[in-house]
Amino acid sequence: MNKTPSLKDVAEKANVSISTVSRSLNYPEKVDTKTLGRINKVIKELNYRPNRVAQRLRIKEGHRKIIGLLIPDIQNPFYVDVVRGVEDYAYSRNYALLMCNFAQNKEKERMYLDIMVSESVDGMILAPFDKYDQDVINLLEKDFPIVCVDRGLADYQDVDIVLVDNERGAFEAVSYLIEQGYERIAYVGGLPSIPTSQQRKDGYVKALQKYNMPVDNELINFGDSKHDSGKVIVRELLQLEKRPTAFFTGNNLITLGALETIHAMNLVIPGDVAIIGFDDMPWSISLNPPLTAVKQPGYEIGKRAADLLYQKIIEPEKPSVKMMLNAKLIIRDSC
Amino acid sequence: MNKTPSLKDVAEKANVSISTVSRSLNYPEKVDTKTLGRINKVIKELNYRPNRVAQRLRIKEGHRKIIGLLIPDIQNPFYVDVVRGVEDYAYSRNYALLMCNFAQNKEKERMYLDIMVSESVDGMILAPFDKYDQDVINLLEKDFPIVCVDRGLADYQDVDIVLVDNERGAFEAVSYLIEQGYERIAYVGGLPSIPTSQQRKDGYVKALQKYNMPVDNELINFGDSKHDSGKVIVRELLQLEKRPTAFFTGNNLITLGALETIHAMNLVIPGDVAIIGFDDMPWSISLNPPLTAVKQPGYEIGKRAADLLYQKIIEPEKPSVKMMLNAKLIIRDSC
DNA sequence: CTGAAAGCGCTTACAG
DNA sequence: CTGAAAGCGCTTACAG
Repeated sequence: MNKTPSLKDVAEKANVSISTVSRSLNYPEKVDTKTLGRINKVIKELNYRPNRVAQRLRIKEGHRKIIGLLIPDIQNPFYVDVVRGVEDYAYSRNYALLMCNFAQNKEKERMYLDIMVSESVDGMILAPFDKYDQDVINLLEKDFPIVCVDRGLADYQDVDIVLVDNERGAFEAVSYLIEQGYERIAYVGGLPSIPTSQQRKDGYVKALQKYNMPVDNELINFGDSKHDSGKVIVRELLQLEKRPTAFFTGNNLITLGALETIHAMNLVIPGDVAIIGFDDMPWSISLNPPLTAVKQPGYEIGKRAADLLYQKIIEPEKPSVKMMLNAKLIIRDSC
Repeated sequence: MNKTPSLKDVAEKANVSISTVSRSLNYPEKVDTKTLGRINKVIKELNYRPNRVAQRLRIKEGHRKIIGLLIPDIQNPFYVDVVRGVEDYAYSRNYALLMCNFAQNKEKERMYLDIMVSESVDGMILAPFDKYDQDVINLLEKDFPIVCVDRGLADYQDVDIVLVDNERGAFEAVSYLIEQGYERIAYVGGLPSIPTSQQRKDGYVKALQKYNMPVDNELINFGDSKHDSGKVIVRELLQLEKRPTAFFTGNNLITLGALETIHAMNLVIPGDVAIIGFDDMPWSISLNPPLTAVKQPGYEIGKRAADLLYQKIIEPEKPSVKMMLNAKLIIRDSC
């Protein structure tokens, strides 16, 4: 491969020292106009681009203009929205973005966390593996700039965080089901170790309690936050003697798995069984039937989180802030 | 922020030179067992991790164990599958992955291409912006290791590439529609500058020709590969005097947009109008009705591309290979 | 088996 | 306004 030109190449061709070339890039006002012109011409000719690796090694933390993003499941459209929010913000501020998908795998999360640190990012945005995520806490304790999204940490409060009011969103969804007259409502949640799975369950329980309805543990289920577990759990529930008449599904992929099972069993929605999904999808309206869902502001979460991280980077002593965004019930035809 | 320990810190604490510490990491067999033990203990105590930035600056190309991935639209589930294939391969070979979404934006693509190069990746996998993508060709001409996926380059053949047989996939889909008795079949493609949009059109045309059916230019449309353009174009087509009785939609997001319009107009699928989508989605089966679709092997494409890149990196003189994978028609209930 | 030294491509005080 | 020099954290010939 041809070698990319370096500062030295530019300096030689422009007959100045590398210091001056570097200055012309970083502090052009400190360089003589004529010299500057000559240097810029050479830069253009050679198509010189600074080597970011060398820059990063030299520049001190907080000025490297690169941040990391660690997401738990790139197959979940919710996180794709978050990614887009972070991307747009980073792009607007001229930050590079190092993005990794740890696929809700602790090993991978640890590896990527190490990589981010050793790539010397200025900070990172992530959804912790679970609420005890010790690897994230360790970083936080070293004052590494981190913003959490979607999920909080149980015993560590001094962290910037952007959450959705999951409990309230769930409460509204289940209340709506109850008001429609459904009585046996099942909750199908994601991994029990993930805070959002619990919060959505809490909202579910509170809604039942508010309407003085029994809380039946048989109807409260947790899976692994993926498509397949939605399929399997819903099938089991539908084989129960007293089967549920409505489902409240705890994430996008579970919802899709649930729909697959319901359709495979030739049940009609909402005639035979109703469903509300936590989290809306761009194609919810094209599902059979159009899905009633709780919509999380994923893009907004990404933008806000990126902004918080930016603030934290430029002002490390800034007190941490918690932000809670609302989810919104979108009524369509699935109940 | 607390400083992360460096080689020097380990060396001092273990009472050896930094050379020896470095060697203990890279060539442990060249280090005395006792010394090695001492060093490893200190490494553990300090939780030392090599600084990847410094490593990359020093190590020569092809040995840096980091590759780049540039995707055109992270909202399209097809590319998410490709991402997963690349990720899994990279993880298995212990490569880090620098991933960027250029959102089919030429400016962003150029910026990320620059970043990848200046981040000194060993090579990259990308779907070119269009078939004339000069920025990619420039890199290729400098022998930068690149593998193209999904889209080829018109005038530059010496490149590794993993494609899907789009023409054949489209041909089969449209033939199937014709065999079902549909006569006015519309094609709704993505951006006309993208090779796949054209290839899918070619397959569409060939199928019509094979069955001696007229090719009506009014029925051949291109949009911008996004959800909205599917919505808009299908609406226009359905307002035609002689409206189409079937749609062949040229990508995932267009399909979803088309469904949205069809449902909004209260038309029944396949009674009033039929549809086949190019590219299947995990939730196609849960759509209304379950969608007949041409399935591309996205995950497989990602894996193969990563493997080709790996080969190219370890053996730069390797002749380039083109790979063509088949798409598969999955028949459900939308026609 | 081990260490001193050079160097990867930059940035930035410092001196002039 | 400009250049020589130090140094970021590593790796790797080279000498011993």
